[in-house]
Amino acid sequence: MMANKRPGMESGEAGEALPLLSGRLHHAVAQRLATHVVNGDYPPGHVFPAEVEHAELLGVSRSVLREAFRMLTAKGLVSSRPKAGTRVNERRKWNLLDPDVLSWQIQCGASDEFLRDLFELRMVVEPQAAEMAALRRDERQLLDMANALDSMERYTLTSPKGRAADIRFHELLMEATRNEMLLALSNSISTAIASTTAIKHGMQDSPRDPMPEHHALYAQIAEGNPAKARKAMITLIELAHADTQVALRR
Amino acid sequence: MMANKRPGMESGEAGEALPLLSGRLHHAVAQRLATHVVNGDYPPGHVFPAEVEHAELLGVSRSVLREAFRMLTAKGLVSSRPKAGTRVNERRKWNLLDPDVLSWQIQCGASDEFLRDLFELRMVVEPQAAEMAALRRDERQLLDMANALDSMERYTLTSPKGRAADIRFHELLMEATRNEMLLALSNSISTAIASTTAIKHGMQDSPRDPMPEHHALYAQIAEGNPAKARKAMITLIELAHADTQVALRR
DNA sequence: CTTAAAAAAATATACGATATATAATCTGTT
DNA sequence: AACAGATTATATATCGTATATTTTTTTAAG
Repeated sequence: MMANKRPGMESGEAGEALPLLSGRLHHAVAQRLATHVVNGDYPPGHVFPAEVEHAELLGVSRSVLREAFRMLTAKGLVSSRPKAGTRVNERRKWNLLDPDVLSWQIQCGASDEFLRDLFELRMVVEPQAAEMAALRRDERQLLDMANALDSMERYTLTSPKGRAADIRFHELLMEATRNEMLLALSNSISTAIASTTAIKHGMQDSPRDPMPEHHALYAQIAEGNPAKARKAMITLIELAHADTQVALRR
Repeated sequence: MMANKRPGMESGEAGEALPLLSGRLHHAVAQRLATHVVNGDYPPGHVFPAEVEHAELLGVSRSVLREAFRMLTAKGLVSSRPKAGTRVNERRKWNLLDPDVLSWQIQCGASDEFLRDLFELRMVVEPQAAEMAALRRDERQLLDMANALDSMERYTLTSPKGRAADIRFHELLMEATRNEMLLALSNSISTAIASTTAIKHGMQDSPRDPMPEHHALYAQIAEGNPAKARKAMITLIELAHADTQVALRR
């Protein structure tokens, strides 16, 4: 249950804490660094200490640190060149739609602008997607959506099962658009949304039951009328936006 | 100009080729592997050889190979666990909107489905974005867009300058939406589009001049009337789609 | 004094050997 | 047959060292 032994190194002498998961140290380091980056602790332009010093500052080997930085590089958060060092990129270089980047931003306390942008993007993409899904879904997908609807009827969004069904429905809907990229985009977003609602219902279990009004809208989306599905989705997103805002103003 | 010297290793004895860029071997390896993944040479479920063997198969050190796999992992293309090895994920796990993944897919010969999905996504996002940009752009952005328009008037899409102005205009437009995520999404797409048109105009320099009709549409988009901008963008995307299709059928 | 070339320094990048952790598989016992 | 322990294959992690690249500084020429 302890962190990886480092041969020839007395355990935990340098780094402050960093207990985390054992067999995936690089992942933990990457997440830790990424958090500070999206958080603004390391603003764009910030230069990290030289590899050697930085590694012993964090109490990990250089290899691990390098692998962690590879992840951040892959997501556009940092870039590095010899002599110049490794530095934080400007926000315009970040892969803001990467699922990890999205969830890191939410974990670090989503700003108002972030939420506004996110829901605006939803409003651009998802009504149209709902329309396409209504036109293209097949029998099996219709059946699966009906099942998810049933689950949502039985549980509320405050329960894990209810939330799972919610996510499942979304996933089915995007799958029914038969567009891989739309699916990828919407999955990124809904993962982020799921974290948001998880925070919402986890931190404070909301007193009111959010399901009844939602359920009717979901049913309209599943029905098969493109125009109706579009309108229902718009209403649904508006509700979700309002919900999230009051939740974060708690 | 030669590849990194490997101390105590006679140069280039194992790996077939892999000359590539010198100080960024891991990047080259990642790209090489990614190409085979998106290409389908390594289909979802494919298990890579054990780290040690794989490394000497490619003629690189294990560290480099590990860093390369970190990049692919960060982009959702592969995942790895002890004993089970490193394997290719299902497509639904891939970050299809990652700029690199997009460009890799195009490099590996974009399939019909890919192009269809991509232009469908454009059609969902960009008309709406054009509308938002028309409402929100400020004076400086208007000026910059006018400049880009001038450049486009002077050059054609077949010239590098013309293409640069084209990309610049797109970027300005998305910046004017004042939505970071919309910007990120559209930049990913337009990077991919740029590669496509680069292929198109690089492989065969198209005989006809594509600019005149495009230019009028760009002007309408820049004008400031939301509804007009939306309609012009729709027409523009339709033109681009048709263009790309005939180009790839050459 | 300015400019260009050369040297130096700082830093990322790369290699190899070795040790540990993890999870699947095999094996023996109940 | 089912469960517990040993085995094994694999990823993960560390250390020491060597090379490449680029920025900075120095030096020399004009």
